[in-house]
Amino acid sequence: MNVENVIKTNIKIPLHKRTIIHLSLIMNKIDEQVSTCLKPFEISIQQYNVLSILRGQKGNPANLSTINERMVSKMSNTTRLVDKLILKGYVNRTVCKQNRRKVEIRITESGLNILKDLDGILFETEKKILGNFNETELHKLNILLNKF
Amino acid sequence: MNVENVIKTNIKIPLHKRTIIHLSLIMNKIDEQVSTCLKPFEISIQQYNVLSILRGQKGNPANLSTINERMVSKMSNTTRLVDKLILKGYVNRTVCKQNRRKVEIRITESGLNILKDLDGILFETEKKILGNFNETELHKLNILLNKF
DNA sequence: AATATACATTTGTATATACAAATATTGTAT
DNA sequence: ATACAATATTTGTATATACAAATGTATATT
Repeated sequence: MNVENVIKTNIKIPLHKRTIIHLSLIMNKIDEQVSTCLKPFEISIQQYNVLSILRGQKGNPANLSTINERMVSKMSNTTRLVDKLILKGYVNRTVCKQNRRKVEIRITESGLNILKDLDGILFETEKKILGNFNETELHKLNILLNKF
Repeated sequence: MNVENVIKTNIKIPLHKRTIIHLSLIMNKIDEQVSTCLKPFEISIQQYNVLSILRGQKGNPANLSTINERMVSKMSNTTRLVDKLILKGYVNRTVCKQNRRKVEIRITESGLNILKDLDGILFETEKKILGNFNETELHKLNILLNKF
């Protein structure tokens, strides 16, 4: 992908700015590909992220603040995100008995099932997104990204 | 930045998925920093992008579809984005005489002025965002990013 | 010229997100 | 025990975005 071609400019962009635009373009492309593969399941990237976090709890419930702090994109309305997952039957929510301010959110069987379906599809999508990278290049990229 | 620490997991993430999460976390961080520095000017990243595109026209007007195809994040409502810039007096819009379906959008003096103010501030922000990279690393990063 | 098709933009509407204020519960200090 | 602050979540509201349908204009076909 060539930055100048994508945004159709022949102006010379300074390297710092160019790098940031580059990252932005790549991220848009990635988001689009991931969304497209989630679309048939009528689930958003954020919802998928919440389900994954809950699966990672291995049976233990998570409360809202825990989910929020583990999310890749922290969004200021995890309540409503969870609402939607409840409507779909993928999670359930109960008040925490030890501390009634808190809430306990668990993934359901149905939630685990859809995640299982998504695992393979997302694996393929991720592989495709990074299709031009070999193992060494991926490692190099990750090392560079650590510098941020 | 360490992916596992940020999303607070001790589960081993496959390299492909990890790279994508990594990029996502970095992009969120960048967006936040850029938004913060634009905030005092009450201008969004997208609005800044449109103004930059118009400045790049060097006096020539741009129509909506041109702006849309040059935007870093193509969003499906450039009309309303331009509406907001008109309200702020940074651009103006006239009907194209040669083809009355089209619209001619130009940046105003006031728009050029705010861009001038933003140039320096954004330059510094971009420098800060990439503060841990030297020239060589930046080039390496850009070459790797080209692979997407 | 009348009709259909393509094009450029706008508008309507549903959903998503950001941010602040409100609510409910718990912990702490007096 | 009462009052006050801290915590966790929910709700309200404004703005942003995505997507489809509508509008107005130009071009092509018959």
